Amino acid sequence: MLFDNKYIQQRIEKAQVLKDAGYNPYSNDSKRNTTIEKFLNVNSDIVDLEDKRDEKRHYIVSGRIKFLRIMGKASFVKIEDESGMLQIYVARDNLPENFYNTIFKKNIEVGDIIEIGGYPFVTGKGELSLHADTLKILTKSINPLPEKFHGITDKEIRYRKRYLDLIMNSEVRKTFQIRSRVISLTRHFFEEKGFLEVETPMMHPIAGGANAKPFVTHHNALGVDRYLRIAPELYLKRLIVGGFEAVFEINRNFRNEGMDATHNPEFTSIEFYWAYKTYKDLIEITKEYFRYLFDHLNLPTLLPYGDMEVNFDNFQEIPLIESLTTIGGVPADVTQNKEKIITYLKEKGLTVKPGMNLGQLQGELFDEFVEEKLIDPTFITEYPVEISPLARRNDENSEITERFELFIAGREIANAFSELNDPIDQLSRFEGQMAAKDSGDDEAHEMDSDFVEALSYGMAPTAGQGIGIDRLVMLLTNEASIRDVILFPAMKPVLNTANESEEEEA
RNA sequence: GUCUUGUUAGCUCAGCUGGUAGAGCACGUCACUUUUAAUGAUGUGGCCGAUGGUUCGAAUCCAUCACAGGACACCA
Repeated sequence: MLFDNKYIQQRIEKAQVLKDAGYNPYSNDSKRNTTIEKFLNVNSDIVDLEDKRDEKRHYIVSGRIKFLRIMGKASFVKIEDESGMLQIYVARDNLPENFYNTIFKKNIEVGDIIEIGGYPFVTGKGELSLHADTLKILTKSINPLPEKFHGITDKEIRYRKRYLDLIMNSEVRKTFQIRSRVISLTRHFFEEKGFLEVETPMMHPIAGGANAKPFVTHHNALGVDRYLRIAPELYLKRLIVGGFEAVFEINRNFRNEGMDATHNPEFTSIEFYWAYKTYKDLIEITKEYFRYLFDHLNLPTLLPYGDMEVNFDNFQEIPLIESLTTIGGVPADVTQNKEKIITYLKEKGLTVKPGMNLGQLQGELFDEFVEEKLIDPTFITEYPVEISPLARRNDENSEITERFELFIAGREIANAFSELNDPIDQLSRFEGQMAAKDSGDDEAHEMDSDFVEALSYGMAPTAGQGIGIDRLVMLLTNEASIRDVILFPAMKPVLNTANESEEEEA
């Protein structure tokens, strides 16, 4: 049973006592007229007054009881609202006859949400507090809160019951406030640049725009399967074909793949597309974007992350092949030769999947020997065409694309390129991906002939970029796990025996 | 998917080479009108994640399963 715990029973009884005494334990008659933060700011002068109080001021605050110290005929209560924590001084003789002894002391406890009216004063220990003359229960909490000192540390409970995590760990609220700020600032940054925010489908007939396994769902009315989108890219580019010249979308993508510290099945990204620009312009706007974020978030450009220190004043730019040698330490003569790469990888004790082409092998070298060493922000440019099915070829060297990925703290943060707008080339790239799929690469890109048809009407030269918002927030908040920047991260359902028998009956 | 560590009271954790369950907080009762994780006294509280096995006897040993953390693999 949900409420058979004896502590819960006890508190349900207290709620009933309150009700019987005429105090609604779930009242919505709130008269709050200030927040705790405002109260503390407005009354910061009290400490300078002679008797350290001003009985002419009167405020009504509300919040959840976090600490309760009853000392006979007077008590100290710490309540918390979204803005902060405030100490309340509650004395028997300042409240209605019997209220303190029979109602407050017996039936109000830690976890309850109460409303208090009173005047500001500073205690002997120097803490600005509220001297209560009214006290009302707003919401009775019938489930006891976790321990007040250690709080809740069990990660499983913190993720499954995020509300408890938020109640107990105020720094968690801060993380998600920063996340909200980042998204808001991102939106403003691109709007100020003249980008139009758009919404494109979350359910796709063909899962395109990335190499990943999709989630499948079914649309009954049309009798067709749909794929939760793995990326919005192909729809945003259709909008460029249609004549929008700068668009962006901040939204969720879904990938049916493994979960770990940097992967959640649903994650948030911004993708933006900018006509008449190239990936070189994207490098510049990306630097500007980071400056904008750091300015508005008041972050130091030397930012700690784990045991690293990232210098956001030190953006580097290096072609992928060059990075293999200068950063990865792979001999230059190896990096351009398929057999030599395979031999090299095997020498290093790595298993090489058969049938990989040169570009894929170069990507492999990068993942193995370079990626984790890129601490300060680094644009890795000129990706092999084989692993860039949607990117424009370089005019001088058709084997590489006009593309970069941005790495920070050993992790990919952004992916960008001058878009491929040659419909014939796009068609043959898709065909190459189909061939890869046939030979066993189940994450090769799907053929999307509708998209090719869109390109055939002509898409202006365009540059486009995607930035992983979750990973960006991880960086800015120094969180090690993506689950700590997603309010409700994906978790396996817990099956208890009761649930199992229900399922059998159904 | 693999390896590894964990799962004991509402929460945070002890529990030795197997002998039948412990603390702190919380909660109940009592005292206390300036406390800061308030304090002092006292009491209640457990199918030791689930299922099987070994054993006279299992929280403890073994196996399987579930969930979680970490690492690796896969993956943008």
